[in-house]
Amino acid sequence: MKEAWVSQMRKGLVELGVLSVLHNAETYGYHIVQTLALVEGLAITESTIYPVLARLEEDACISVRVAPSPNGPQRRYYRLTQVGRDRLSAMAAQWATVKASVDRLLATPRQPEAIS
Amino acid sequence: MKEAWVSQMRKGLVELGVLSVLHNAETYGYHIVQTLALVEGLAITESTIYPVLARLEEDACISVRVAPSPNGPQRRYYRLTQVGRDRLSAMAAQWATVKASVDRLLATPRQPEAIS
DNA sequence: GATGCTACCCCGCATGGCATGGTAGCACTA
DNA sequence: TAGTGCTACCATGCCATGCGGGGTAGCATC
Repeated sequence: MKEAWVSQMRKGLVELGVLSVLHNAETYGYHIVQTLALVEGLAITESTIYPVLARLEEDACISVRVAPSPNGPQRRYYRLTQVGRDRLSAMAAQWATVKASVDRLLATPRQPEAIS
Repeated sequence: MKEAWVSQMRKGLVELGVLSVLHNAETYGYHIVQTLALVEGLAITESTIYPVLARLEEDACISVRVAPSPNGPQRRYYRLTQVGRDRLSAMAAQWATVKASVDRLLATPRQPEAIS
């Protein structure tokens, strides 16, 4: 398996990714997995997506619509609510802040050694 | 308290931040807290830093040197080992990948609605 | 001797990613 | 018509991590 910190680094970003995907289009869990599988560093499994969607629905960030699938069980299509759009905005802002900070830290040149 | 997802988004990035600070200069836990307190979105408490340092030391990413403080108990100065530098490089690379992916996702324009 | 900063640490909780395993619908084919 | 395989959903349980709360001890100042 991959190193554990890879997963840890992703925490929170998965939710941001899912909200972002749902912002772009209404879709369902299984399809989100396939979509994010193509996004390097954000690939997730079904074990991850369904709890995320359940949480987001519980928080009223997304609403659901059930529709039949031509290839299998019914699909649960999700779309962002206003709460979800607000959450996405907030997370995107936080993301921008953290991103800038981390990048600044990584770019900081080595300091001269302190004495003792 | 702040929303929980703010902490979640930080998971893993704290370790990257600490490694980055230690890459810049040898220093001790309490000082890292003060340093990161000035970095927007990466502020952590002592409850966070000491477990992180203990983990990094256990993983041989950092080595420790004890030295007296003029203002209080002994300080434990940490510096990166080669393992730590490798870890920092790996995490920085992963960070760059994830960052690019998230930014690309956030920039993706809204797709036309699928039918049914 | 009380307050306050410095500097370290432990315990316990909540959160969230993820492995594992399960169910069920549909299509194809041997 | 049984088997295989993809689709699509879900529950359970583990583990790592951030962090609140609390503790100890050194030193300085008033």
